[in-house]
Amino acid sequence: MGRPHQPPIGLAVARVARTLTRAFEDALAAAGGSQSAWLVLLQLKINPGATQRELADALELREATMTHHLSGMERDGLITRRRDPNNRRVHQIELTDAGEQAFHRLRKAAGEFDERLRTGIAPERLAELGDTLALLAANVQHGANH
Amino acid sequence: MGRPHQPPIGLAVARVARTLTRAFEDALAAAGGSQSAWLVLLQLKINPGATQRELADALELREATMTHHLSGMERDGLITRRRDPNNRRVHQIELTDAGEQAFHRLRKAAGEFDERLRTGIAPERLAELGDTLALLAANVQHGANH
DNA sequence: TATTGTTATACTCTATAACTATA
DNA sequence: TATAGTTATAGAGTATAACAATA
Repeated sequence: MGRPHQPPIGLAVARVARTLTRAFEDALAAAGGSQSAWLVLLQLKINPGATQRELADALELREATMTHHLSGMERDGLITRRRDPNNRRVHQIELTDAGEQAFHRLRKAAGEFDERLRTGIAPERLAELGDTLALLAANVQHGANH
Repeated sequence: MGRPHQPPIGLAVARVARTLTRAFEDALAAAGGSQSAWLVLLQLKINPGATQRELADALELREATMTHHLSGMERDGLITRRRDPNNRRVHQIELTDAGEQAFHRLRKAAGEFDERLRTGIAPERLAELGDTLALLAANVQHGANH
């Protein structure tokens, strides 16, 4: 004890992340959306045929949590769900026109947000940030209590 | 459009932060606490005479939210609240013995967590991470919608 | 009137457990 | 039995609005 210590790095990451997340949520709300809707829509674009379980895994959520979000988005008219005729346990998820429009609006808002975020920071520095964050994540996952 | 774009930096920060936050919450839970309790206890140690408003500001929360957390901690026997005789609107918050013990347990857990996080990452790199995160936070705060 | 804090209420995100339908 | 998803329920965290007490 008594060693001189740098300030907790986890605290710094968490604090900045909170600031960023809130601002991002505001930006998406201004575009008529939310972070959860944006992440789900993006994931559906990346992996159009995904099952709900796959979506949940991609977003690191439980299936029940995914159901919750998708039900909300269905209620809001962004997506439709219908049974896969080949395997009726599976739901096929599709974007409605409103969902497509929302996706484009949110993509624009997310892009502008990121643009704002990067302002005045050298690209190499941002690249190194990404690498360092990956190292932190790896350190956490190694030591994880299973 | 069509410009080659680096992956969204906000997404990367948010994703890693979520991983970190969850692991940190687990670590604190294993020490019999929670992140909110830890942050409040730490803040009380840093600024012992703080009013609830000051605590709320320091943690970027609303007063009502602070009341909520403090009531929980009082219920759990970590703190006591009593009126300041000089200004009876203000509550003086003090750690109980159990609160002191919790603080030390959580400080230890938090320290070990941070140790794990830093493993294998050069100190200069971590320092630069902190700086870059500060730049990101500044960029967000400038552009904030007031 | 302004300040400090509480209460009542509600919303979002997340989770677990028990369930249905399907394979 | 195993898989895909839903429903019911709950808890944590946060917020706003209305309020009480105090200055």
